[in-house]
Amino acid sequence: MNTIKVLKPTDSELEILQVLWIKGEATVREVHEDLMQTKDCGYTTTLKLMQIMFEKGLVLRDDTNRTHIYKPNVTREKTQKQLVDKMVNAVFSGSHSQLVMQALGSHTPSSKELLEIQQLLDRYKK
Amino acid sequence: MNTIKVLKPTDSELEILQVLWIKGEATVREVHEDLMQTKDCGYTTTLKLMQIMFEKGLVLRDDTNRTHIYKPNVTREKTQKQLVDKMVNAVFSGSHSQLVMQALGSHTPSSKELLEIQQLLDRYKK
DNA sequence: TTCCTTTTACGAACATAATCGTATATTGCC
DNA sequence: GGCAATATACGATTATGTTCGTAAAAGGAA
Repeated sequence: MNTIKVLKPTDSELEILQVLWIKGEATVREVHEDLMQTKDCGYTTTLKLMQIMFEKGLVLRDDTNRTHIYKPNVTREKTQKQLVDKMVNAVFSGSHSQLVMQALGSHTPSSKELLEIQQLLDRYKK
Repeated sequence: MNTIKVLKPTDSELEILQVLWIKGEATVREVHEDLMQTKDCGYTTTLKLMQIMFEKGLVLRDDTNRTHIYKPNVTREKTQKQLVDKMVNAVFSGSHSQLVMQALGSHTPSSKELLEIQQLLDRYKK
């Protein structure tokens, strides 16, 4: 059977994906420099993590040149949905709107955000 | 320094907390029976997890009787907020409303849910 | 060419989580 | 009392994630 395995990025992997999602593609060096702003670890640590992510299929890489270039192989949206669904089951008893309430309640949205959310709500109301 | 350590429950610990939050308090046996509906593991596994959670301070326990009684020592709300904040930073670049959009977008809310969310929105609009 | 820098590859160490087997203690029942 | 059932305690094992040290290969500059 060719069962598609669910790819669940770890915390460290998510940090790297964040960078790749924003940059589109990047070398290990670029990702590492970026991560160093918030985290402190050696270069080979970042390298190893990205190699593992490649083995897992979380990223693609172009190794035609010596300096490999990495790209995300999972979309930000899919990953968001996957993690949201997991969290909803884990601590919101499966209720998405409970999560919405919590997220809205613990953070005052800007008027632009209010508008976006309102528009989405209006679509459901019809 | 008496720094308060942030308690980050693991996935298995969250499953147990779910049960305790609903029941209010429970024995290992009760929690185990409950978990068995969705998960398959031995009794001592559940026991060990709950013992570790006690050491971490995630739960309280009354051991005056032979059969210990466990209670959550973290509220559901605090845990929800903690996990939501972490996720928002990890995959939503810190944008709470992005999370709201994602949660709303991937799941059609009931009319009751719509109403609740609308009321919350209205409060912010003023 | 020779040397220094950069890059990848890879194994080892360490931490944490999850699972279970076994030992020990307590309880209730015959 | 003696036995079976049930509880806790605890060590061992396994799996996974994270970090790093070191070696080897590739490139560039003197």
